[in-house]
Amino acid sequence: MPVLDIGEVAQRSGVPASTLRYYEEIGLISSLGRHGLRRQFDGDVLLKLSLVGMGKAAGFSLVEIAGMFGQNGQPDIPRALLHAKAGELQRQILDLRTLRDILRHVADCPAPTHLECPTFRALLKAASRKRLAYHPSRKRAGGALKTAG
Amino acid sequence: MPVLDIGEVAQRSGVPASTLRYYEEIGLISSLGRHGLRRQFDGDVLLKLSLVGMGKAAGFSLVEIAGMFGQNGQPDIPRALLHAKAGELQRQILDLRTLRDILRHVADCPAPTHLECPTFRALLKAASRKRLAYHPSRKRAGGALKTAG
DNA sequence: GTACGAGTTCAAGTCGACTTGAGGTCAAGC
DNA sequence: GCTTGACCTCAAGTCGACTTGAACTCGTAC
Repeated sequence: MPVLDIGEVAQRSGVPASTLRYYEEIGLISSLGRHGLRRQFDGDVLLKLSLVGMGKAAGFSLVEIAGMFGQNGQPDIPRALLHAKAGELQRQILDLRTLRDILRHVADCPAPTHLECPTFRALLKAASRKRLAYHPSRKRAGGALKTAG
Repeated sequence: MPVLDIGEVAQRSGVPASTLRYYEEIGLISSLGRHGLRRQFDGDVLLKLSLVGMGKAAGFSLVEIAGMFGQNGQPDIPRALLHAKAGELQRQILDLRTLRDILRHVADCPAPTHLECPTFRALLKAASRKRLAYHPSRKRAGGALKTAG
């Protein structure tokens, strides 16, 4: 794997240099060393950044994502934890499907105002009965993702 | 629909009164009026809060969610926007599926360190080629949702 | 050997979504 | 008619994830 200057990493990954520095500061990624002042990264950092991006998209915090890699920066993840995360994701996928279906129904439903549509209310009620309650916010990445180089 | 005191709404929905006040302040929900000082809500607010909860879980900001309801607090959503949101959700679901599969693979893969596993690298590469790049964080709700009363 | 541009540090600022704290008010019950 | 407890307002604080700005330092090209 080639050695990449921070600028190149930024350009190829789309992650701003300031963010790369921030990620290094919190131990999410690490640089090989410096060339003068400039950080040099192993090419693998690009894959790692993809992983980070996906983790963020999945709603994990940077700390959680960092926890998925070992202490030493190698991804060295307890299998059970991974299965647990996958399970979380699965539940989340089901939730999103429910919401998607609700949105689609509402889009096609002719009721004048959606709270008056019995189907809408039923979907909503079913959904809340199944699962949903208040949970204070956590961070997440946006829904629409850009294409990477 | 019965008229509910803020305390009752808080208790039934699991949303703290402080948050309900905040939501009213930003126009996400509205109260019928007051009994003395106390806000009184229409029972429908519970359904609306479910919807808000789902929207948050799906990664929409409170402003976006508010935008799904009309200016006057009635849910009065342009159909096209709804379809667009549903599409966003769909893409997000696919992303989460990819990540879930990656996690599952990693959990079962015998490679000593995951970045060395060719399958892992391939999955990651495919995923990033398909879609993933940097996007600064937006807010989202946690993955594991509590059951509502 | 000097200018340039891309990088550096460090502190502070921002944004969304709330929470917390201090001090005040009101309806209901005794 | 006074106490109590649940609510009120308003300002400020918090947390994660970054970004921004000022002042500085290199390696490279001329």
